[in-house]
Amino acid sequence: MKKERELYRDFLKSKNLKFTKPRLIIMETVFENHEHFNVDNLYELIKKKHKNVSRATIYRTVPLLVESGLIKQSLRCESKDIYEHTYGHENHLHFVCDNCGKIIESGFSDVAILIDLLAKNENFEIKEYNLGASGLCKDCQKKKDN
Amino acid sequence: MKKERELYRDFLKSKNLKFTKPRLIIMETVFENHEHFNVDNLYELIKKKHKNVSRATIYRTVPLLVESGLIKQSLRCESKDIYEHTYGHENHLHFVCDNCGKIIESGFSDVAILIDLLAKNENFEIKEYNLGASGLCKDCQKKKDN
DNA sequence: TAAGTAGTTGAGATTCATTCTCATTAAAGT
DNA sequence: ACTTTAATGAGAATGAATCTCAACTACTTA
Repeated sequence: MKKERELYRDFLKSKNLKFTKPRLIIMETVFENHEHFNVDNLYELIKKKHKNVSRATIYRTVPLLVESGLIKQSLRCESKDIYEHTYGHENHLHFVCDNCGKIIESGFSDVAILIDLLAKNENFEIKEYNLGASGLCKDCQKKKDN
Repeated sequence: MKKERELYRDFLKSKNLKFTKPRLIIMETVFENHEHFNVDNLYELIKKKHKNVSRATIYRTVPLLVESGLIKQSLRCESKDIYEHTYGHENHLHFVCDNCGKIIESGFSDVAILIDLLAKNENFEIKEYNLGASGLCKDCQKKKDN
């Protein structure tokens, strides 16, 4: 968290942006709490801590966190953008259950090698992988079998 | 196209849905024209053909085409859902250029094998792959180099 | 550490994709 | 044709994300 905070501050400075209280609160809440989140989650979490930050500010700050490389936009659920930590987290892919919405993460070192090859063929320079599949998780397969 | 039409009609029948003129026009336009499209594109294309179908009906029909397996939702661009044909098209992955928005397709037979393995480990039953990466296409790399 | 300056915030208005409502219309079976 | 039941069009409604602008605050310099 200390590391994240420093990276964030450096990033802001490099862009001539200010290290403000709302920006700090948002960043701390993002890293205190969980893996996947959306702006709504975040807003509620911050409110619970009796800190007040407006939704607008969260919407303005999340893209900064993305640009700084600390988080990334990973999926969309219920028509909302979902974000996740990237700093200190291995690349992984998502299996998303169509039935219950569960998100299962799985490593993908070998997959990345193959994708890199394909990208090379196209002279495409990858910034970010976006890998996953949708279907049915273990539990929901059982439910559907009835 | 004949095949698509039949599959579509069978699908509708199996669901006790009617094979109506708007549904036919939408389906034909989808398959006459292009790979990736959004509801707006589709609406404009249909209007150009002097056929009239309301946006609401397109929004209602696209999910039917998805459910029937003829198309799938593949990406989001400019805050809009993007769809693509699936019937008669190999699985592929998308390289999306962050700079110019170009979508490059590339086959992924080997990647799929790996992903299938990972899914098996999690007892996850894959319905649809969702594979790609974002970054810079060949042309935009050059532009940025200046 | 006071003052200046330039970016930031909150609140609410706004936008825009998508969904919903409901009166009217059209398929499909008999 | 007749009847039933779903589908359509038009516009209203929803809701996530963005924008506006007056009030505020972080950083810089003296």
